[in-house]
Amino acid sequence: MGSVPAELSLDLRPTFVPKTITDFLSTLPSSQNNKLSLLNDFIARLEHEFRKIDAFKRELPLSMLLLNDAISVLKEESEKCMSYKSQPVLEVFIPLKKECDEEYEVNNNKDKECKDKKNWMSSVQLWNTTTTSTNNVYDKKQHHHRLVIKKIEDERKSVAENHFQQSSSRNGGRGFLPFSACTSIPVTTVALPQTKEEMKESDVNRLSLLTPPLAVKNLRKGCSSSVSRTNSNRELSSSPPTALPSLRTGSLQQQQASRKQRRCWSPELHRRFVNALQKLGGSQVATPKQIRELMQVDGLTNDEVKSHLQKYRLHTRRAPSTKTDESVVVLGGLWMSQDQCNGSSKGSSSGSGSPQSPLHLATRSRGGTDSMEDEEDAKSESYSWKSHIDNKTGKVGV
DNA sequence: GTACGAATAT
DNA sequence: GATATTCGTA
Repeated sequence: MGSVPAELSLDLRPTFVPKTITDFLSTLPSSQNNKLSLLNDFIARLEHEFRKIDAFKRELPLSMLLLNDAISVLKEESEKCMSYKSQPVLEVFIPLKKECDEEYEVNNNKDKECKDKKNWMSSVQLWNTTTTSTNNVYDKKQHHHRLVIKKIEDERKSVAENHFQQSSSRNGGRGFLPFSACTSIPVTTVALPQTKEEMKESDVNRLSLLTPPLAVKNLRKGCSSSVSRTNSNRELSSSPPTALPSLRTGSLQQQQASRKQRRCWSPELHRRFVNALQKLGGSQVATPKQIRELMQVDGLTNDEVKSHLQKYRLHTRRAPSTKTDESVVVLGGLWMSQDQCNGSSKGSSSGSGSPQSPLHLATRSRGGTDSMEDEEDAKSESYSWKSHIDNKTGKVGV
């Protein structure tokens, strides 16, 4: 009955907490035995705490660091102490032991072996020192501590490695191909030319989509941005595709390398595209070549335009139909909204560059044939084809 | 040979 | 879903 609960007798016993490790070290008794025991005890406490906050290492990285540091220092001290203690006999062997330790830090598999050696150490201490059984206890404790320390060190190492890997993967991973990848979107969108013609003539016109080095091909999976091939690149891209099937089956890399860099249709580019379409009388009449010429974009190929046109037609065809049959009519093969039929002209792509502004009414009068395609240009990065139409049918009717 | 549109691949 | 490539045709 008189026994005290375990937690009180051990864990909760008053523990001395120095302000600093240095303080702690300075308070150590001169007696090697006592010193060692105190050291080990303190180390144990530190380790205990270390394990506790290990769960929060992300939140408490600094605490981890401090603890880690403290443990290292005390460990060092403890080892010094031990060596000192057994100096007469062990002096010669200490280096060996250290080597052993180091080795094991590198190679965890040998922990057992190391443990054995440590046991051997303890036995040495046993006969070397005149201490009593308490020493024995401490020795065992020491071994245990050492093992724990090793374990913790390993953990810390792995933690550090993890952190490193995480951070590096964060940077290197696809997740972060940030802005730079798509930065080439022309800022000119803001230019706000007065009229379409003006815009056309202006320098804004020349979207120069210069090609990056071939090395960039590796990145092609991502948004290659508006980077495109230059003339030279075009040549490059045109020839490889002719590779024989046997070659093409070669490696995936080869295939990818032979594949064109993905054209990123930036809003600005799309706007130009739509502009050209309007001038040519609509997506149904305009041909890729004409469009490309009108667009005046360096490096833009017919194929790209063709492909984009295909998609454009798909969308413009599909979107209105789903919406309302009445709001769309077919004129000369062109899908148009009734509004447009009525002659309203929305200068959507007036180049205002501000897709959201309903003001396009004012701008341009495209001869009567404003095909629906004039639909707004690129709304934002993802010009939504459908929204264009909605916009048009919905708001132009003023 | 070129341009196109549709289909298909990536 | 977006873009590239291929294929049949005019």
